[in-house]
Amino acid sequence: MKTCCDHPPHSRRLIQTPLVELTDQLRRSARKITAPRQAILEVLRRHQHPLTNKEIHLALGKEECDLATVYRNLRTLEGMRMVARFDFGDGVARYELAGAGDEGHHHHLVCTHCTRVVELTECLPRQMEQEIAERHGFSQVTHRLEFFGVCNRCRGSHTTSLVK
Amino acid sequence: MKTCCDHPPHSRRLIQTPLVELTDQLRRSARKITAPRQAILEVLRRHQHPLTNKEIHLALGKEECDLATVYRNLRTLEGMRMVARFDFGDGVARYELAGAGDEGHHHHLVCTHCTRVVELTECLPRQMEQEIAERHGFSQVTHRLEFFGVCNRCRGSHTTSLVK
DNA sequence: TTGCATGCAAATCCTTTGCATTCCT
DNA sequence: AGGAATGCAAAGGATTTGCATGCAA
Repeated sequence: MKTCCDHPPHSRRLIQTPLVELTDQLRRSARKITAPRQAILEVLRRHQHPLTNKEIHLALGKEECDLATVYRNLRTLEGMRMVARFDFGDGVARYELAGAGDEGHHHHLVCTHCTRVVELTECLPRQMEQEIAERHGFSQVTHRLEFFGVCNRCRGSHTTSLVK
Repeated sequence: MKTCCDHPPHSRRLIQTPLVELTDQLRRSARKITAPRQAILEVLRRHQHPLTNKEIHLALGKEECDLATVYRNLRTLEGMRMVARFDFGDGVARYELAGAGDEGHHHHLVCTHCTRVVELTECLPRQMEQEIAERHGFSQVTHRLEFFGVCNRCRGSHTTSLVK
């Protein structure tokens, strides 16, 4: 996977939750507000795009903490629903700050050539998930949906870096 | 991930392509028809459910070949579009025999507790993908969509084995 | 003070690869 | 024969974990 180059303007509005609000969530969950945690949340706030653990670790700069700490914290934050994990099929987890409740729920359109990511506002028809859940007797049904294709800049290129 | 227990009846009709037809596809692609390949295709034909490399390897039984060979072949078959890869978010690739053309395209409903998998016939509204592609100037757009929930048998249990 | 978090290093797990050998075509 | 496929072992890369130490509450 290449390094992230330039990011396109987002199609969905940014949720620029203030850092204090984020740390408050930690406090309410009886989690300690440590330097690595604040730094990681800052990074996620700055780049509202799916980032890998390694990318987050790199972006920490002089606030650097151990990579294992990044992994541990993203797991924790995921458990708290403060971040959402995305899977682009290349075997690497990516995270984004999650909006409160369902508000943050969204999907992506990923260029399989340059890995450019577009955030989408579209989602499944509301009743589809519910119908599927009922028909098969499942509860607490959610879904993961991502789109893959070739962006206009990459049209003509023939190699693929994502989804090997 | 637990071992696969009992599988529910499929919601979509099985594509029981005869083995000869599958090996013919290999022949047409100038691929050699080896014992491991036939055995792997046989396994996939028998279990039309997403299987991991390891599960396939196990299911080979006395037709056993090296695990690396399983990996290599599934990659090859994926490239030929003879199998489809699915990703349930637990960091392990799963494969299924693919129907010809788009005919095999489908999604899953996965129980996050027991990993039971239901094959779905539902798919995205046809025009949604096209609209998204056009709006963002992407071509060759495809999607990955999977549903996750808790099946009726597992209601009441509170541990989760999938999507840690 | 007290246990949650962190750093560091080692361990796991999935997947890929190098190389000599085997075997389809 | 000749190149593709396989077996075996080792390497890679992502992620997790054990343990002693540090630090927020």
